[in-house]
Amino acid sequence: MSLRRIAHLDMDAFYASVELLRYPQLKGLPVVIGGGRRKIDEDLMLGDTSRALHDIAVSEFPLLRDYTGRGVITTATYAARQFGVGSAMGLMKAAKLCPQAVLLPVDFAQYRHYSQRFKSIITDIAPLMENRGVDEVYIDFTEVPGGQREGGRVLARLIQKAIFEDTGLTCSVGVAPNKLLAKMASEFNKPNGISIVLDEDLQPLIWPLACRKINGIGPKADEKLQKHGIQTIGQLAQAEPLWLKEVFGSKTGAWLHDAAWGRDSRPVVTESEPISMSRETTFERDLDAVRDRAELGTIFTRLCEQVAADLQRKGYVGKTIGVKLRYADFQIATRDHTLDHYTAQAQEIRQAAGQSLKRAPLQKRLRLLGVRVGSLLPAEQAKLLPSDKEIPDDRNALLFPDD
DNA sequence: TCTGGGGTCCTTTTCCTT
DNA sequence: TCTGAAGGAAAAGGACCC
Repeated sequence: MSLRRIAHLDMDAFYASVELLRYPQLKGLPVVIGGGRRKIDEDLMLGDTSRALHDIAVSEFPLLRDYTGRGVITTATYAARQFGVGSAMGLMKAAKLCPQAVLLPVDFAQYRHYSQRFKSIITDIAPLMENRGVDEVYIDFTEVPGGQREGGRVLARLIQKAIFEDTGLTCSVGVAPNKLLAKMASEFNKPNGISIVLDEDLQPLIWPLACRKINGIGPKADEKLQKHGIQTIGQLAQAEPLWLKEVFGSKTGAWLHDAAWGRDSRPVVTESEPISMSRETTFERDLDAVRDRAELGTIFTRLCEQVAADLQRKGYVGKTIGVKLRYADFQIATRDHTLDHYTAQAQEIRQAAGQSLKRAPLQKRLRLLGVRVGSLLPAEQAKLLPSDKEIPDDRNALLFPDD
C-alpha cells in the first residue's frame, strides 16, 4: 500500500535567476525586473546581436534612475532587496530607494522557454505534473518508483539535481500528503531546499504558522480572522466550524476548517482547459472618455485584436465578451455580454465589447482598459455545436409561436 | 508620486421565467 | 392583470494567486 505523496516545486527567484544566466556580469549587483513597457526595450542596447550577451559592459545597462513612466517591479535580486525595493513596488518609488539598480524589462518569452525546459525534465521523471504558472508545479509522487523513499526526499533530490544540471537553476521542493501542505512545505527551506511533511507534523510544524501561510488566505481573510483573535493556523483549527461558516459563508468556512486541519483531497490535474482570455493595458496617463475618445478607441480596438489573435492562435472561441475599466481612483468596473454564438473574430469582439462599454460609467478618468472573452470552447468542439443560424426559421416559429 | 497583467474561483446581485 | 415565490442564468464585484 502506498501513501499519498504530493510534491510542490517552486523555482527560486525564477525571473531574476534566468536573467542572471543570460547576463552573468550582473551577478551581485542590484537588479530590478519590471515595467515591461516599450520604453525600457527602446532604452536597452540588448537587442544588439553582434556580440555575446555576456560581453555587454555593466555600464551599458539602463538604470532605474533614468526610467520615467508607470509600472511596478515584478521581481528584484537579493542585492536590490537590501535597499528596500521589492515586488509590486512602483518603479518611481524604487528609483528613489535604489537609483543605481539595473532595470531589465520582463522577458516572458525567455521565462517560458526555461519553464518548458524544467517542466519536461520533471515529466520525464514523474509524469503526473500539474502546472501552476511559469515557475511552480505540483507533482504526484505516489506511484512513481522511489517516490515513497524517505517520505519523497530521494525523488525530490533527483529532480532538483536533474533540473540544475540541465538549466543551472535551483528550486525548492516540499513533499506532503496533499497539495495544501506540500505548498507550505516548499516554503520551509528556501532556496534550493527540500522539506518533508508527514501527517504527524501538522501540530508541531503547521499549527504555529500564521494563517496567511495557507494558500488561499489573502490579506482580507487574514484581517477578518485577526479581528476575531485568530492569528495562527492552530487557533483557526480550534475555531467552531459552524461559527466559521456563519462568518465566512458555508463554502469558505468549511474550507478554512479543513485547511487548518491539513485536509485537502484535490487531485493533481495534468491538463485543463482555459476559462477565459483577456488583454488589458494601463495608459501612460489617465484618459478622459470624451476628450481622449480617439486615443481610447484605438487602444480598445487593439485590445480586441490582441484577444482575437490569442484565441485563434490557441484554437479557442468564446461567447461572453466583457470590458474592464480601472478609474484614476483605482475603482474597478466590469461589464459583459453573452452572445448567442461563439467567436474569435476581432470585429465581433469589438462590437460586443463596445456594447458592454456603453453600459459602464465613464465620468471618471480612466487608468486602464481591458477586454475579456470568456465561456471558452475549443474551436473544434464549437464547430460541432448546432448554431442558431442553422435552425430553420419555421422551427423557430414552432418553438415561439408568439413571436 | 504610488500601485502591472493574466488568470481562477466564489459570492452577491440582478434579471428573466414559470 | 397583478403579485409573490422560487429557481436559474447572467452579470458584477471581489479576493486571491503567480
